[in-house]
Amino acid sequence: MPRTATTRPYHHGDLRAALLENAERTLREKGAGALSLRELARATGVSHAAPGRHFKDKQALLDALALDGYERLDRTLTAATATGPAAAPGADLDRRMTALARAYLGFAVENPELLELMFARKHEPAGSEHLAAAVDRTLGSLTRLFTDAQERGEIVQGDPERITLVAAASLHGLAALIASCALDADEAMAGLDEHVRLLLHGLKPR
Amino acid sequence: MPRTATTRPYHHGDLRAALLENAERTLREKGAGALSLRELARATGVSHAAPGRHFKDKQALLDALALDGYERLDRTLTAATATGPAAAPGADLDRRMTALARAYLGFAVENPELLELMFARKHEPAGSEHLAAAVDRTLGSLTRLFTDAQERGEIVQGDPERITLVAAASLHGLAALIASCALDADEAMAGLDEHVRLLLHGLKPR
DNA sequence: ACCTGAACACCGTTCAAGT
DNA sequence: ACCTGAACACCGTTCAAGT
Repeated sequence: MPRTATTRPYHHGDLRAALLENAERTLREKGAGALSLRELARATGVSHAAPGRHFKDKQALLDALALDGYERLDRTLTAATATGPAAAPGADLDRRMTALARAYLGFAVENPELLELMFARKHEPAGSEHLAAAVDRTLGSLTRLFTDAQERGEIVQGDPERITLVAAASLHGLAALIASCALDADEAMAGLDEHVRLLLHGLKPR
Repeated sequence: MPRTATTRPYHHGDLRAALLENAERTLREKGAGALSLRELARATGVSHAAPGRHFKDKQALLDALALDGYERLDRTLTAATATGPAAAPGADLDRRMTALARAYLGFAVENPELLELMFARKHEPAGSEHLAAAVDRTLGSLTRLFTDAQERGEIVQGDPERITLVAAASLHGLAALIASCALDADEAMAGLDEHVRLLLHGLKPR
């Protein structure tokens, strides 16, 4: 929660957090293109140079935003597989995969701009180790699901990384299409169960 | 100001084409973030206001760039299914799908920035009808492939749009992961045959 | 018709100076 | 330690004026 402006000489209580919070709102409401440090400083009631104290440059702010996004996504995915019917001992792969897909797509629908930002990282060596680690952690939920399933014989043999990639690419593709408005969000959510079924059972007739 | 000796008062032969060409090079070499109209005008040897005569604003230039990208991608995909072994009368679905996937991923690997631009369109009503049409045309190759296959009984029954979406999302997901450097391009290309196989045959054992 | 040059309102980043 | 205010070098966009 934000701190009340009790004693404030000219500085904020926790300017860094306040900047991130406002940046996230701007990102959500007006998109990444409308996010400027000066406007952000203005909205936070601080001089335009103040953000520079907390973020080396604009990219550092975007990185922090993305990192926060990964943490939220990670929590969402973990919760989806750890609670509800998908976590029941007898839950089959279809059910668990669907729960995971629903959670991921839900995040994509509710945070399209953030998701875009999270995946907009190029191979810039600048302090993006944290981000790379966050990506791996997020993929971890999916990897775990499939290695477990493989051990139970519920899934085809072969490199688990490749199998995970097929599922991840499929879900990420849906998310990307939604984020770029090439695919209607509601439509995608409505057809998600069938999508997962096709993914698991294949496009060829059995 | 240096002036060439040819007949060139102050205007270019075909400034619009020259701007697009230089913009495409900048996009490819330095990324979309480094693309500015003023710098582009400088590189093209023209005043910073000149681009405004040919493109309403920066977005219009980006739209033209994206449209050109769709046209090139469309030609690539059409060629992939219309020529080579994939076009043979006896070619099975696996082979044709692989050819299409290879063509799409190849385009993504060679034009990552352009592809990103092509899919960065939000739902802006401004003259993006051409772009929307281009997207549909591009998806057309995939749709045709699957409706044909469905008629031959090579593919599962059901809404062809949904089946196409599963394949499209999977390929687009791979492309997006490559473009954002979350996935190594060579690795993805090397595993593409297996990827298509898994997609067609399913992740569950038969 | 096509382009220029100046102007305007913005940027991100830096840095001496303030408190 | 944390922030300000001015400064610098950029932007995109517009428009009267030039050719």
